[in-house]
Amino acid sequence: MGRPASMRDVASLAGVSVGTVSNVLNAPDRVSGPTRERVRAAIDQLGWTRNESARQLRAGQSQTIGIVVMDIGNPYFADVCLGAEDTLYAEGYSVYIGNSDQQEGREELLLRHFEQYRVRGVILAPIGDDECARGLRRRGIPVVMIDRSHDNDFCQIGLDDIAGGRLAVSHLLQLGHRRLAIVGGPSALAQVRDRRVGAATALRQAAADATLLSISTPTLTAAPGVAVAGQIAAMAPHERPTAVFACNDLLAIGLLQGFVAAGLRVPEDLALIGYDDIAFAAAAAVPLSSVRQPRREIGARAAALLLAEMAAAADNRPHRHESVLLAPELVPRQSTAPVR
Amino acid sequence: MGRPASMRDVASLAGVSVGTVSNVLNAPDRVSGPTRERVRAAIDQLGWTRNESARQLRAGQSQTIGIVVMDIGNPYFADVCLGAEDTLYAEGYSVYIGNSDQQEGREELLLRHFEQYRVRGVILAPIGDDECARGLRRRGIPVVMIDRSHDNDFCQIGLDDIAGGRLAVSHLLQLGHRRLAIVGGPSALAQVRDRRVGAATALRQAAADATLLSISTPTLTAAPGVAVAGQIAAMAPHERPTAVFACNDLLAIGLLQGFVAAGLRVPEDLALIGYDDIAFAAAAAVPLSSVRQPRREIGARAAALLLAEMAAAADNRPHRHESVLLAPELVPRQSTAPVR
DNA sequence: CTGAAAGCGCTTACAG
DNA sequence: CTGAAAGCGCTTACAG
Repeated sequence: MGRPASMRDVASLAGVSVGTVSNVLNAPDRVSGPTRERVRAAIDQLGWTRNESARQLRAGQSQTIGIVVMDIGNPYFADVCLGAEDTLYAEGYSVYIGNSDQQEGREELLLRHFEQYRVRGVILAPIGDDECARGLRRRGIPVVMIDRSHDNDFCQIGLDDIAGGRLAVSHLLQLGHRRLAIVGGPSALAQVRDRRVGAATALRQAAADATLLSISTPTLTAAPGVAVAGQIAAMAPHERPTAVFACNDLLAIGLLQGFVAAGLRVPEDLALIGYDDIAFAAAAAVPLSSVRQPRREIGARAAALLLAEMAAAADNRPHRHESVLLAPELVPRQSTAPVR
Repeated sequence: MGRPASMRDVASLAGVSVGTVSNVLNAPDRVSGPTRERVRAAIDQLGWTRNESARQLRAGQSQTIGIVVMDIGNPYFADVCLGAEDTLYAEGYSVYIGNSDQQEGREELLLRHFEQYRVRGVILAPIGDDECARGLRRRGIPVVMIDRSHDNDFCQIGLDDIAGGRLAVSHLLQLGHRRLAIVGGPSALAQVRDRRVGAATALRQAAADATLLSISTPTLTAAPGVAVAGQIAAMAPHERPTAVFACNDLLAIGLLQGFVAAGLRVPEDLALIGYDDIAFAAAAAVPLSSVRQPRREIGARAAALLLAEMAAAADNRPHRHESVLLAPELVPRQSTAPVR
């Protein structure tokens, strides 16, 4: 084992100087064919791998991007990372993914590490406040934010949740439903607020005769959905909504469970639509209609924004932060299928 | 912006030498109180962050571990990473996560990058063959494998799938079922083979009068489950199994969907148990019994194995590769609840 | 307790 | 086309 082979080892084995070895790697056409071959053979023989720390130190900058997400176990963020990686690899960057696991301390730690490694830029789906991110940028490292509603101090990318809410409710209205309900919370979440706004807008624009019952839940998870379903099932049939929009799929799945338990059929007695289009929506007991987020594209666009900001910084050009909102997409399935 | 502040900038601002600045960071008690304070103030004022490349280059080694998983979007691997990170952070290491996304080329690329950054060790949930991993180790970087069934050339950690299969089937037998079925595939997957072996063992040991119908599927996903459920539902009631063990939860969820569609009730007409205990198992239309893998612990143990191998290498002690098999755990829910 | 100096493994002008 | 030399930002003995 010992220490790994260095460029000097390669050079002396090939009988050339280290400068020539470096040229074989970085400017191969400055080196004659035979020399090149000898150097390559020496590299293979020693199993030499470039020391990226030394290269970076000398070159003054890295070819690395850091991504910090708040929950890598959420397929949403996993796909966002994949989309970003595709774009960044294609441009010759390495990508480091850090998982803050929804802990502010960890987000800070990761950002600090990234800075110590002199990453060229950072993509951040933040959990904490902006302070660390501002610090990074002040010290010359561009940061692009994901799902950070409204904040024109950073480039950012997210999904248009107002449009998404509108999409879901328009779908229900088009199917002929007039007594609707929207279920979701907490309203501290910008996503929830925006989806509600979109739902209300659709109602106002499309159907003066329709009503929208609003029910709040403490979290966007399955458990409160079950409880709310019980409440809805207990309503008198002629008052009960005929269609329910859940602010995310987990909640919708809880509702589905609750309706089945209460003896209500979906979609015969009640139509149900969720949000996110998680993989499980299609595999639910009744395949769930949903609103899809273009997750990989979010990652790809985040990468593009970062690349643009990095390029501007490199050329010392001024840069204007940009906010991109992507359009959601309706995915109708059996849970809102027209009956008969 | 410009280039980031260097230690020399700090030193001249504080009126000391760079060596003293370094000592403030690495051996603070060799520096007098007032000097220490002056240096710290200068660091804060300049917003200086250590250049990790330079530190590594000089120190000769990094404090970094690389993890490569085959699918970071799978909550299983996300949790494994979290478990490993907890252990590694506690020991003062930074952790880089790479996602090979089930592409061999990407696995290779990530491993190469990690080597260039001179990580101290690697944890790998492999998709491809061993070759890259062997290369890394040959060049002095220890590698621990995850879920790599049987291969004593590496330290490795996984779950005892034979015990898991036994656990699932014993549970069904204890509930009084005598006509069982096991559904899963492809048998190229070691996990599937082992779970089948465990199931057969449980049957042989516990119940001479029980039968086990074996049905193979092309993948461990929901779609083939739906189809198999149709086949099972089509059997004559006195021949049909009364309990089904699906080799993973996605498959079980497909089966559940298929049974409901065919008019069979779970657990009244058929008991059903899956494997993995994904978050969704608890939220399925009928909450699904399953076999739980201690995912975070798998990560933590992988980290521990790696730390041990690294320590041995550092002290030039010999090292024996170790294979750890963790015990799975039964999670009974409604889908196998006794009826009346 | 503090400073001056060597050197980690590379890249990059600059000579020849 | 090739080599000798400087230097990136640190750490680490070694003097004083």
